[in-house]
Amino acid sequence: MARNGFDRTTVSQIAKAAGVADGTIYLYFQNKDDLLQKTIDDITDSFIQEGLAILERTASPIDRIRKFAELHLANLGADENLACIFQIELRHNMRLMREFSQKKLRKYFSYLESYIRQAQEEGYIRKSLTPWLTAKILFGALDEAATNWVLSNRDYKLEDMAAPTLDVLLNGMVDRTYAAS
Amino acid sequence: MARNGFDRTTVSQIAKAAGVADGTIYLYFQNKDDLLQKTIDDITDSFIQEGLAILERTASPIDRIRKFAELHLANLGADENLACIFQIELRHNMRLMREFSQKKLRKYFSYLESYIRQAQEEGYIRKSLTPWLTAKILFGALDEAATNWVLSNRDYKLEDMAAPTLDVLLNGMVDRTYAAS
Amino acid sequence: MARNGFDRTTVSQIAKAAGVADGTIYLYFQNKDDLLQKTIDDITDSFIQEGLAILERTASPIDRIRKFAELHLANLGADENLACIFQIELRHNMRLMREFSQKKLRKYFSYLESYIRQAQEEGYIRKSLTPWLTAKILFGALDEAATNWVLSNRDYKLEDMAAPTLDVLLNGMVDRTYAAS
Amino acid sequence: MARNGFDRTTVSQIAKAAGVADGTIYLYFQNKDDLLQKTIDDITDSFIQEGLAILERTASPIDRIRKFAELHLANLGADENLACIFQIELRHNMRLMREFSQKKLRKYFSYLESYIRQAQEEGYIRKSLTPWLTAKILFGALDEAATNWVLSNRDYKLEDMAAPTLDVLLNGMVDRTYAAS
DNA sequence: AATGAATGAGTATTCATTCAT
DNA sequence: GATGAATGAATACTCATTCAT
Repeated sequence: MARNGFDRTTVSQIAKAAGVADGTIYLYFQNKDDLLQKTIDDITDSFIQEGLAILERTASPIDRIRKFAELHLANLGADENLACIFQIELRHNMRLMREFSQKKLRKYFSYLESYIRQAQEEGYIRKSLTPWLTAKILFGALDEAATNWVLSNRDYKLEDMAAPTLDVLLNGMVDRTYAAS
Repeated sequence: MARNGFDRTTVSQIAKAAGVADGTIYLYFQNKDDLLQKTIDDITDSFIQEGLAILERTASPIDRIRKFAELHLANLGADENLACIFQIELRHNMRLMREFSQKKLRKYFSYLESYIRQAQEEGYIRKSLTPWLTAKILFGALDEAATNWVLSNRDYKLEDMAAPTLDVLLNGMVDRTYAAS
Repeated sequence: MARNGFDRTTVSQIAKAAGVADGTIYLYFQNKDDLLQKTIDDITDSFIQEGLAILERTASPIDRIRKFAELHLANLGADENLACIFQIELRHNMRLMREFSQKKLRKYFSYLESYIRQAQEEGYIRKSLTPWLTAKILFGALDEAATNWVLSNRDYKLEDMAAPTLDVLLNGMVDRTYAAS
Repeated sequence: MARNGFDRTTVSQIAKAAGVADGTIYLYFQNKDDLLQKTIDDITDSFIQEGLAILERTASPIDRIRKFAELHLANLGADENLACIFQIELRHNMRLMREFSQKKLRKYFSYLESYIRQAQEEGYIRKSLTPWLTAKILFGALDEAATNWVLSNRDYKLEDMAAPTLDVLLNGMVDRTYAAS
């Protein structure tokens, strides 16, 4: 389905893939859009749940941020169809995207934001940065990495992009050696 | 059109908005998809052209990067419909996105990449960073800012996001005062 | 439908005439052309089947030829809409006509040809005649009679044309009395 | 044009083939149908005119009938596109066909009918035959030959079908040797 | 609960025709 | 007379959704 896009996939195809009749879909979902939304919501929930379990065992705030990035890319990189839905389909349906942004994504997001805040409090991260904005920027960089991967021929592991991305974001682009001199 | 999405906009609506008959559309575009593609291409071309004129007058590589980010956000922020097309519609049509990525976007992108490389050569930016990857990250951060703006109620100026975004990316998130101690 | 021609009849009209919704048509036929083709094929099949049952009970080869002609004209003459489809619509769609000629019509035709051959073997018909060509000529004469009827105001029975047509074809136009003298 | 059928040929294509602009067509023809009708009429007129010149020089009524058949098939066989229009296109448009049948074709036809009548008067052809009906039958046989040729791969000369067709029609199918015994 | 046949609203595209130049 | 850009009516086909079984 992800291959052709949600719009270009018929309810019949989804039903057949699920091994049920067309009408059965409507016993569990209000309509086609609801099917996409609930599916995305479910997956996101399990991502968050599984992610939290791991992140809670990570002590250092900086490591949590690193781990968050790795998990995010690993989850998406594990299933290209899924990645396609999240990176491409989700943002097409603006209504869906808005709702998702305001519910699940916000929750997902708030964890990243809190890690940044904690890292600030513990002195690892500059206090001049707005946690929310910084989280957005980090998220955007990861998002771009994921979208690039989906649009590419996927001959590399998506999660391998986590480390270099965090290097730039944590340490910045500026050359301090030069700047110091 | 941007409000409802390209798919949900009929050719008749577009024709009426353009003040021509339905059939006239097909004198200038092969089909509905071609209409979207050519429109996006044209706009991107003019963005690049206008952008280059300004960037060429900017001496410092770091300033060029700053200016690039500002121009990118200013262009998109100037017309919310346009921003919607670029941030939402474009990436829905995967074929279109791929083509766009491989033609116009690559060109647009290569400028940013070259500015980073120049900044590296002149010592402003760490030589350990891959210009291509760094450009991707910067672009991703800007992209996220733009998408957020489109999905928001747009009660702030998009280009105002350029400065704080560049602060994080250029200087990094890490607190050096603390790190130094 | 036959009145206005197949092309000038919309699928909606056909659906309404059949008492079903437009989309229902496409559950049973691939497209509009397929509808015409399958309809023609079905009718031809039943013509052949019913015809054979009668012809098998006819002993004399000459009588079989007569009966064949009568049945052909009687079938077409029984339903002017049907006749219209066969005489007019069928031969418009060249692809359809070719396919029909090479499948159903060939079968239909081969029976007539075999009757002529049998009649030759039993001495009723001149051995110098090519069965295939003679069948074509007979068929052409019947075809013209049918087409004429369709284009006329149909104030006579089409099958009444069978006898005089066969008189000319079997006995020839030449006046033997005169020729003999 | 004959290849794809008249309906599937656009006025633009016809205009281009004629080396004029689309609109120019409408200076000489009322509409697309009128174009087909006038073209067919013109060609038929020249056929009749040229045919008459030849037939008038043919003394024997039987030979005239033979010549008529030869000319008919030779004319159609000379240009497969033309044959296609006459055998396929013409009878699709029922209105056109009716008009043609009642004007040009009737005239064309009346000549054949008159030759048969003359042949009857001079004793060559059985007086029991209706000239009109006999002409129809002869015409039908020729028509079938032409249609077959159009639908075939045309690897034989159409006019070669004239002689065997006339043999059947003039002398009949019945074996007189046998019948006499 | 499950089915899947039937529905019918919705739309991109074509092309004969017009008419200002 | 000639042009050809612009027109807009007309239609096959799809597919989300329903509901009788």
